[in-house]
Amino acid sequence: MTIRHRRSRRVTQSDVAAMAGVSTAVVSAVISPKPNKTIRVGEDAEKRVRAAMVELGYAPDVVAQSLAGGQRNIIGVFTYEAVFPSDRRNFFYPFLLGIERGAMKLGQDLLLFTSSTLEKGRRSIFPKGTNRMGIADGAILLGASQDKDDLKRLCDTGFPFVTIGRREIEGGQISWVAPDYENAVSDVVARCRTMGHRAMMLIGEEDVREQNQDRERGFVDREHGDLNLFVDRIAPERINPAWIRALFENGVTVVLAETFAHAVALERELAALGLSIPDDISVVALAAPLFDEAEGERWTRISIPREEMGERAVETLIAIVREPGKMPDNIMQPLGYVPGETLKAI
Amino acid sequence: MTIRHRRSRRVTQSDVAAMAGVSTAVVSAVISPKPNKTIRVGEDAEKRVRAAMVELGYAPDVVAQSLAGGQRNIIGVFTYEAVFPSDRRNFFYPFLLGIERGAMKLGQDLLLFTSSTLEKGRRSIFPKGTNRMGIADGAILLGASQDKDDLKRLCDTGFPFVTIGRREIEGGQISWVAPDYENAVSDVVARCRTMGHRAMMLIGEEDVREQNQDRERGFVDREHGDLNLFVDRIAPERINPAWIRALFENGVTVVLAETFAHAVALERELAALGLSIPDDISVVALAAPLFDEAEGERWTRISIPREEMGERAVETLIAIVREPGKMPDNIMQPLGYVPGETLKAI
DNA sequence: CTGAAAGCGCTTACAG
DNA sequence: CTGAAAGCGCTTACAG
Repeated sequence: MTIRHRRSRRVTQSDVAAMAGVSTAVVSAVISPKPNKTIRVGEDAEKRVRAAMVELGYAPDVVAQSLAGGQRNIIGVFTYEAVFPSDRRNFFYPFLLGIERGAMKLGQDLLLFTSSTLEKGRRSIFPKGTNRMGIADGAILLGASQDKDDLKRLCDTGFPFVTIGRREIEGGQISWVAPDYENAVSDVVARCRTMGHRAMMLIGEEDVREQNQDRERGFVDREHGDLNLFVDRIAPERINPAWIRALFENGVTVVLAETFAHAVALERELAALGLSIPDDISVVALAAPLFDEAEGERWTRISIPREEMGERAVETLIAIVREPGKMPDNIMQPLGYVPGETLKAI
Repeated sequence: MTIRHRRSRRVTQSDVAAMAGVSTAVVSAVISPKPNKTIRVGEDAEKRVRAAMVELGYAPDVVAQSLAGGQRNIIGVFTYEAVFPSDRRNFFYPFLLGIERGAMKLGQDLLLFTSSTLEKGRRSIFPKGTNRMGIADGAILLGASQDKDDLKRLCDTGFPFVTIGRREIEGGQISWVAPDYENAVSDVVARCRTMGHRAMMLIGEEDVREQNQDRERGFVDREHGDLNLFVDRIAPERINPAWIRALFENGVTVVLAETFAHAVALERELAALGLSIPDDISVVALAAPLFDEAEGERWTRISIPREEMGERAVETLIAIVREPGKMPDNIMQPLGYVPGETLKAI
């Protein structure tokens, strides 16, 4: 006897079957009708079954349905950070919003893997070696994961999952929905060119991950062959007067900053030299602000439709779950361009 | 063959058992150790089992565990509104934050019932007659539920759940964690008395639910026998000059507003008469602001430790789940008092 | 200390 | 059109 039924025995399929004078297979066929079912039910029998279900207050046991091979209609959501950020202006939050909306539309419940503690700062997919994800039909992975080992291991299990953000691993293919930084940055460069800029510099994170590669690829696109392009991967705090002098000596008139931290550091150092944006130099941010949108309001920048991406991740995952033979699916999400006030024509 | 294992058969208990040279019962005992288990495992066997689990990358199938009567370590969260509010300053959000923290501490995953659409404005626990909650060990119900029928029905199933906010139904007892409005309001009245006030009025929602009863009970506490107390349940938009005149005619010097809408409406109408708070009359809000905290900053008011309540709800639920015979548990959460600027001594 | 077996409530070939 | 039976992967009395 299971714990939850101690009070009153659950009404099961066989109760309904008995009352309707049919077998449980017929009841099953009635509650979950499928296209090419091996079993067909007569009108009359179905009527009796439905009557019995109502009479007995029968509700199918989702757990049993799952075990027997039915779909669970549960999507796992794994975030490397807290799911409910105490800073509610969190960068990842809009993705969750989109995920919930997608789940609603597709009739899925959402399972948040909160059981693996955040003790050492980040969660792991395999806390103490076990993987709780199996409960769900598939999972969406969210957050700036560095953990390629985890990813590879999960990939090897054959468990369906989709990451938000491009992820590449050796010896495996991952499904993802990612911001199309490449085209977005290429587009920014083209705009700058149109505005008269001829020498540009991309500054960004020292740690080069997929998203940084994407931005850089868009930056050095062959269509920009006639431009004078520089790339410097430098920590924001290392931007100083000497660095800025070198910038001007190279004739750079616009800086593309991978992060807001870079843009802000640059502005501060410029100010120390009595210079300002965009009068002395233009700046474009190649990312959405990490926190409050308002914070980045005045910057000319790229915008990421995060809610839409969340929704798309759900759709992508469900497609994979429903068609297991399917190849990994990769979706590049087109990004927006926000004019702002920090890019000026020459 | 279930859909999700088409690629590679799932590693099961029997695989582990075979490799470790024991029966599945032993493996089961190892992965879910319980106090007075009928089956005990030798150190040696346990070591072999653990090694095999790691080797094979075994993870128990929670669905099967559930069916067989084991614990799932999944807490359902049912919200009548969207779980991820697009307005992130949502009143209910901090509860979720606390719930996540509680889940982490107790090693629980969180299942959000997002599958029942929000189409007709609110979710139902029993969408099209079925109840998906059974997947979880128990559930936390969040949001200003009016749906006593749903609640009664859920209660009758014997499924363990805890509501946030006091809920009473006929013919059943519900476990809840609720703000202790009664004591908080009684305390407010006492403070007002100390400050010289002798005539007070409680204004609030016309629809009297549990929380309104609680506030009212604290208001008319027998210890306040010597005071002149009035209660008016009136829609905020019906507060007008005539109503305010009556207020002063009754000698009322402080108004306790159940909602911020009431407080704000009152202030607006007072202003129209050239009167102000707290110079002409004092006001205390008997609730946390529904949205942004900042919005209510200046008001003298009650504060609700929402995160703490979320965490407590998880603890309460787990206690019930672990000890099924347990009586419903009711926790009154002590509230805070924020001085603000709208209450003045006479 | 450990194994063989029943059972949780479904679904799905396989027979009629 | 419908039934009997196997099986999903576990847990838990019941025997040894």
